[in-house]
Amino acid sequence: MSSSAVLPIRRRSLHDELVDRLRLMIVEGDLAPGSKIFEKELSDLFAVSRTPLREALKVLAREGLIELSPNRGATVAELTLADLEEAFPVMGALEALSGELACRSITDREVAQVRRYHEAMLEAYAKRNMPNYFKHNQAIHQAILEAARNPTLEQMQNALAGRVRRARYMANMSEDRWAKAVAEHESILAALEARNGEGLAQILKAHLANKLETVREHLAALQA
Amino acid sequence: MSSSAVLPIRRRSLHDELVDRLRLMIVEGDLAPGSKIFEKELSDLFAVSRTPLREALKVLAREGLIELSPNRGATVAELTLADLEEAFPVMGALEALSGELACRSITDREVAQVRRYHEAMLEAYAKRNMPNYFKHNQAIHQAILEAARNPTLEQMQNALAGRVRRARYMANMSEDRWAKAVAEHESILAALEARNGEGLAQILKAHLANKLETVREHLAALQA
DNA sequence: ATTATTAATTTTGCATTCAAAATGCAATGG
DNA sequence: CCATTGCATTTTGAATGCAAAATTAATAAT
Repeated sequence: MSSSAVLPIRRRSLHDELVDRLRLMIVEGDLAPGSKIFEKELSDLFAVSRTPLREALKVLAREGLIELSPNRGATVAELTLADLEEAFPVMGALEALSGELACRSITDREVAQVRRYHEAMLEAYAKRNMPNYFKHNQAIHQAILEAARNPTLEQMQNALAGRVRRARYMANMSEDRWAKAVAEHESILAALEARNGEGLAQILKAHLANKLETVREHLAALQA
Repeated sequence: MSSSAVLPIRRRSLHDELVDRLRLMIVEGDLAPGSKIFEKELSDLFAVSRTPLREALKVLAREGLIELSPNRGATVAELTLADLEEAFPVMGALEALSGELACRSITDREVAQVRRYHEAMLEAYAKRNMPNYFKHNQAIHQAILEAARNPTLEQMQNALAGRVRRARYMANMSEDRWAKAVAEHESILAALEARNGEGLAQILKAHLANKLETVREHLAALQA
């Protein structure tokens, strides 16, 4: 008997599965901001009834990814600059806290893993491979979050992550913003390796503020 | 025509109403931690069908107030010390941010209102009137939160507030903890009136950390 | 032609129903 | 007597059904 065969069978309710799938569709732009969601359309698409779909919509509404208005249904939330100006500072505060907590409890092994993500990210940067860059970037932030050993914090940050991540699909980084972000990541790694919680918190907060600036610049460029 | 008469008619879905009512029941301890929730029992109690009730349960599960396990139903989340040790730092980070942001945009009129809440709170303290003390205390924190002008932050903080508030119903303050909390509130008001964002953030973060200490002390006393 | 009004259709909100899974209990065997 | 198995009951998960509200289309009036 192989050991993996005795792992508990993972069973998910339809509603849970739908929450994840719909979130992905929204974050990746498959469901356009502002577009109306017809329950029947989606329940047909996923081949489920409206009941679990509606349960999922309630949850996504609380996450701010969709908006519900009584008797009039759901629309995919718009992602205005104003929304991002709200979300980024909150994300900054949460990331700062996870950095601070992570420095207290992260293991050497975990730090080493972060370093590997970091180097993979640098490689992607050298090749200007944006998707891979984002992938490793996200792995770093996720690793720090997990090292904070605070599931509540994790949950809150993940709830916001959707909104923040959507911005990536609307805003490309300029060359020098990108360079700056990479430089910031050098300090992030340094602070983490030095277990400098206060410092890491500060850097992460600033990092998020700069991300917001990137989005602002991009949107301004679109206007012009 | 009174101005309040023209306010938009608040139409709420059953599910929304249920979320609020159930949250209140949980926060105030009407639904005991760890107790199983039978859908039929509750839907009968509120005289609604299971459908909107189930929608509400999904939402409350995301807020961490109840736990769902597939095919096995919902239980009211336990409120262990470990849970509070997670929640309080997160709340601290969010409160710190709201303090920081509030100092940027709060009006003189709003500060004056906070001062009135503060004085009402002092009066309740003088009379050792705990319920009134909490009421005004909460009004202060809510006012600061609103002054931050960040609905996203408000939403996040309110999602956590349930968990934190539940602690109040399990932990009474010792006389000197109470005195200390009041003293901290003096600095909160001072920092707010001086529009010292950095300072207010720091005080609020410490304030939440001390609240956690109060809970710890209380639980330790119960053990002994 | 454009707006107002009314009827038809669609869509939502909720209740009901049905199947699948879990729980409790009695019977059986060790 | 206790543990295990099989069965009845309860409870959950999801589909279906139905009424109310909203939207769209069609008609009438200015």
